[in-house]
Amino acid sequence: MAPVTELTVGQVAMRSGVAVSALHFYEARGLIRSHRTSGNQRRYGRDVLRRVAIIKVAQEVGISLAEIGEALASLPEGRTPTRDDWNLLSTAWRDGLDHKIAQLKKLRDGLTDCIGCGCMSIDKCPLRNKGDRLAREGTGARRLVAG
Amino acid sequence: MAPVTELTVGQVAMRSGVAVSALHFYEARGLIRSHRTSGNQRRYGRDVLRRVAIIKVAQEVGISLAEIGEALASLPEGRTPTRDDWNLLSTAWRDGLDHKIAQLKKLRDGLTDCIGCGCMSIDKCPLRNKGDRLAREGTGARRLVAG
DNA sequence: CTACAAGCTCAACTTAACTTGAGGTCAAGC
DNA sequence: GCTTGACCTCAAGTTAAGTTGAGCTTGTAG
Repeated sequence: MAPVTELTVGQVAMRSGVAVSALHFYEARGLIRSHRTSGNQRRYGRDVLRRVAIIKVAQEVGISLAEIGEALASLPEGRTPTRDDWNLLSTAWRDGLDHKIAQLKKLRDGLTDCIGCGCMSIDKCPLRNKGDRLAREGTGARRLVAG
Repeated sequence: MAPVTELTVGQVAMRSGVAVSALHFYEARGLIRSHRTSGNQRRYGRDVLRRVAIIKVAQEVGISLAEIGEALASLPEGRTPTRDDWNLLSTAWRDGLDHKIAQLKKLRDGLTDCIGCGCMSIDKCPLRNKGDRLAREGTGARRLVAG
């Protein structure tokens, strides 16, 4: 085990905490890359751990894989993201997070008001008519809070 | 049109702002009820408007239909939810919202820290090891932030 | 009384993010 | 040298929350 540089899927899975199937999935989605051994098995560079970590953090923050993919696409391929790369991403995502927090607060405050009013008149309820609802466009399933 | 008490699906859809198909769906899920005319068409009592309004608010707050269903199940069937009923629900949901906001803040603050650190050591990153991640249990698809 | 809008049911499709399973290969221990 | 565990691919299943469409019935306005 001289070259510690290369990792198998199983190793990445163990170290990153995501399932092997998820890693396959991320790769199919273009979020991570690998090269193959002569026996067609995946081998990952160490940068994959950083990338997977970023993916997980972003997901917890409510960012979709599609968005994460776009962001990661802007990073240099096959290289461990640098401090600057990460700064760019995290700053952008932090802004999104701030926005989400603000929206949730608005909703919470609306609920607080409603607790007193009993919402006897639905048409006047601030929650029902705030005109600034969470993004819910498009067809099909929609994310719940993230958006 | 003497008895204004009964509403058709179309009317409920128009007044509530949700699609007819969604109303069918909610009914199949047990979130709302209707009785049928001799011609097998749905007729709704006025309480359905209140219920649908509650459903929509709850959804915007990030509560799943399943959870909403449980909450609504605790309300008296076929009656317009009273002020007290609403208070119970909105208070509980507001607490949930507070919790979510707190979690998001934690994440945001974690990100803020990372912006400085560049997350050069993933194992020490506060985001990667906070041991208090958003709920992500079970198999299959998972909600992103709501939980 | 006959269109035509509105309803009804039921099945299939949608998106996101994976998981599960089937069927086959590769590598390392005994 | 063969068995066992890790891999591989590809297809299909899962959940949430509905939407879309087909095929058929109702109800209402002219």
